[in-house]
Amino acid sequence: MALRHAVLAALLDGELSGYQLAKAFDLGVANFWYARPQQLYAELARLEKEGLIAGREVVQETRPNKRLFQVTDAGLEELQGFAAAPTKPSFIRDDLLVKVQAADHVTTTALIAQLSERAAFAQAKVDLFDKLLRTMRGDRTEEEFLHHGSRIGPYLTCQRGLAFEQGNRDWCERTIAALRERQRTRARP
Amino acid sequence: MALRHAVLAALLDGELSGYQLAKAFDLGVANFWYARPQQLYAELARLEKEGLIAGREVVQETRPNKRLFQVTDAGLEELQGFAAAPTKPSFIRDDLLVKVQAADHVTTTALIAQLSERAAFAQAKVDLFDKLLRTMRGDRTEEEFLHHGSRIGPYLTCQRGLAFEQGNRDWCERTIAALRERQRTRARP
DNA sequence: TCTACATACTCATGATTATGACTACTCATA
DNA sequence: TATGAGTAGTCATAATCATGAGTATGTAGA
Repeated sequence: MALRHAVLAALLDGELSGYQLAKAFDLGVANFWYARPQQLYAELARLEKEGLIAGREVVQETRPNKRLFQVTDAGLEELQGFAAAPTKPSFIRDDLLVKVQAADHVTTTALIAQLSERAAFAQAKVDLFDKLLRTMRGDRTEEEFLHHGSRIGPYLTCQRGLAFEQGNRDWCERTIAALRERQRTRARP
Repeated sequence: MALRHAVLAALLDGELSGYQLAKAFDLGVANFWYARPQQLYAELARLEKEGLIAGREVVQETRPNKRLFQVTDAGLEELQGFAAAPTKPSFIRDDLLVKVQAADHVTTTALIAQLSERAAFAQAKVDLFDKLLRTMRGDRTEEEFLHHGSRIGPYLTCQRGLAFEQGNRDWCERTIAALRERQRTRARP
């Protein structure tokens, strides 16, 4: 049950509606977790019933009303407990890696296409995260921000996301190069 | 349904028993996927029933008999189809990131302990992957191996695993430093 | 000799995630 | 004046993953 904690952590930055939260989690902009809108609405309902978050209705005229949620004291305690409990290790789980693992027994042309698609996707996220980091630290240097800024949590997780996507991009590119080279040299034996 | 393809991809390197496969997947040595033994036995049974793998009994004297599995032609076709189909993007999903996201609202001492545990774990995997890569390429250089070696799939995925764990380790260390620094300067205001 | 650990699995059940389909209103654009 | 896209959600169900417990044998170390 880590989604609930991811939601709590996301709400620490201020009140959000289910829809806003869903967008962040769905696009993966929330670079520390990923979830579908339906999961989030369900989780928000559960969290509210348990008193870990509190919602308030905001009436809107031009568009549907929405509910903004914020973390309660009980919610903070829950997060505290979660943070203190031992963390289980996380593993990669990626379809693309499975495909590359099988690269020697499978058509590589389609695989290369998918790798370059992934590389482009990763690059887009690199750009996004880079922008986000700059926005968060404003005109301060990174060191200054990390020492004196309030709310460095999102900054730190964003750094991990950045490095992860850089790693993705670089690996995709090097893998493409390796597969292409073999295609070339093995085309006419 | 990607576990089935991960199993097929793992069996490309040669016949394996459920137990051997389970060890690889459970320890996460299979750095392109992760699964528990029970999942694997269930998946192996399903794959065999569908004719994608074939098992043969090996009688042993000093220990329980085992069944070795290998991919059939139908299994290869299945893998081929999987590799050609579009890949959905993969996202990070890590409890530790959730905790760091909440770092500003939560006790950092326990968090730092977990970060250094994770850093050590990541370092151990870095060492392991490094060793695996050297074993795979033997006395050839990386370039030579990637050009002329048979079975480069496992090598490529292992490279991704290595970079991922290096990233983990580095991020953990820098995050620890940042949190420690704040603890120090904020201890006595 | 007792204990723990390694090999080699199976069964059952619960928790979590993923997916598709639906409602309802507004705004911009072709 | 359709058409599509954005806001703001809900419902139901299928697929997948995780967990605990249990079976049976052999080998090495305290």
